[in-house]
Amino acid sequence: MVAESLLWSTHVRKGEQTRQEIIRKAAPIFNQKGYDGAALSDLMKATGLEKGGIYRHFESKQELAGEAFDHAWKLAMDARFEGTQEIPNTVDRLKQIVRNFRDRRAGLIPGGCPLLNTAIDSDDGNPQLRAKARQALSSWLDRLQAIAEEGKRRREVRSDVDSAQLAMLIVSTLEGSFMIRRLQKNDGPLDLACLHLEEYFETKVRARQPQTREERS
Amino acid sequence: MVAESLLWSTHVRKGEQTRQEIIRKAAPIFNQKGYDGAALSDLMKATGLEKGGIYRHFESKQELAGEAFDHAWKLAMDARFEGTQEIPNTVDRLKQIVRNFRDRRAGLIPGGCPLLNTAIDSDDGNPQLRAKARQALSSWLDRLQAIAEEGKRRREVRSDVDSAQLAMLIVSTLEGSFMIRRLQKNDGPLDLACLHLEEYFETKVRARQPQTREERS
DNA sequence: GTAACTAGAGACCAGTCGGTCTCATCCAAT
DNA sequence: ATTGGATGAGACCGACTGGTCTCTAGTTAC
Repeated sequence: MVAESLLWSTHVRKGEQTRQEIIRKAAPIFNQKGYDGAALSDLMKATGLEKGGIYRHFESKQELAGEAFDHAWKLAMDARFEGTQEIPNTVDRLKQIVRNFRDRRAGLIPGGCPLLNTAIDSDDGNPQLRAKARQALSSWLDRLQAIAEEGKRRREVRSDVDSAQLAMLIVSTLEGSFMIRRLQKNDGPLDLACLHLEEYFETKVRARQPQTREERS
Repeated sequence: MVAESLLWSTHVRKGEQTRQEIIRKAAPIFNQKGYDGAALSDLMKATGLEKGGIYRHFESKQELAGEAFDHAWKLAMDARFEGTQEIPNTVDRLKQIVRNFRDRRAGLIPGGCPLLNTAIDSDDGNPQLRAKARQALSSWLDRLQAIAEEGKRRREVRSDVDSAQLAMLIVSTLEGSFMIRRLQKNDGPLDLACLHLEEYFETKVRARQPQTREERS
């Protein structure tokens, strides 16, 4: 924790460090228990601070929950796109993202996908959190869609594929199976969804290669 | 409400009617706000009863929530399988179930799919509700799987289809898109998921007819 | 070293939570 | 018509909620 601050060269307010640490410690609580379920007493226990210590850094529980969500979502997105930028073929890149979703769950905030949790949790009331969830979904869809678009430009993805729809299909399939995985405590559904998506990519998304000349199956 | 009791011929305890009405009125509250979010004061307002009037019929809030979930789930299942039993071809039956999921949302308990809500809501603690959600998921999967099995026996479904996996794929695709639909307040994702599943049924599930002799594509 | 300021502890608050209990009333069988 | 049990109102309870405020202790700049 000190190591970080060294990068920032001089003069990081002590309070800012504390603030970040509160966010880090609070994120799993919110993700596991939901906004209402995460009591201030839980956050106090997790952070080791008293109420006053927390409220010095945040106007309200809502503000803290918002920051915690952002933090959790950033980690999730990083894990899902980790090591995909350098994959040249766009379809392979999409496949790797799907695999990351399945495999790279270490280091994530405990409690499952923050988007799924927050979407359901903020369904009634809590418009701030809801807005954050919507924005998170959009950003995820946008990144996937951009890859698909790039693939179409590069002729790696069939021209009849709708990028926005493809992105939506990926996200909803993954999130749905993730929900069931959590209910069943069993990785089967998620594996299945991944296989299904991969098969879909190969049969309906990937363009038959307009190869130089050799090897047409 | 009186009409029901007439069917039961004589002697339905008045209290039992009240109990059922409490469940009916409470179900949307729990489904929309979640277990913790549904305060007793909300339930009192919805039912028009005071606290004592409610607690006479239920041991605890948990018991009431359980009954409310069962009620909501029964309505959801009825709607999803409505008018499908009489469809002769099993693949067509599955397609209709998917369409029902998309279209027959009138008459359902407000607040979205009870399974989705309860699965997330009961993720931390609340083992009773969680057990109910798991059981609901199982029963749904079982019904779908049974249809697929029947299809295989009748040679309407390809022999290489795994019924359990097919059921899982249907449920996770639908639930995932349902979650996103709720976040975006937009039916696009759900329509897309349905189209995707229908296409999947036709290309990977439905057996090419071993027709009498004519018409092989 | 000291002054100015930041950080945190923790008492305190009003409001709400789920739940209990008593007692009046209503209904149904006789 | 009466009586005994079923029903529901609502006062009451302790625990806990998110949030405020004051006051001490620690940090930082000079």
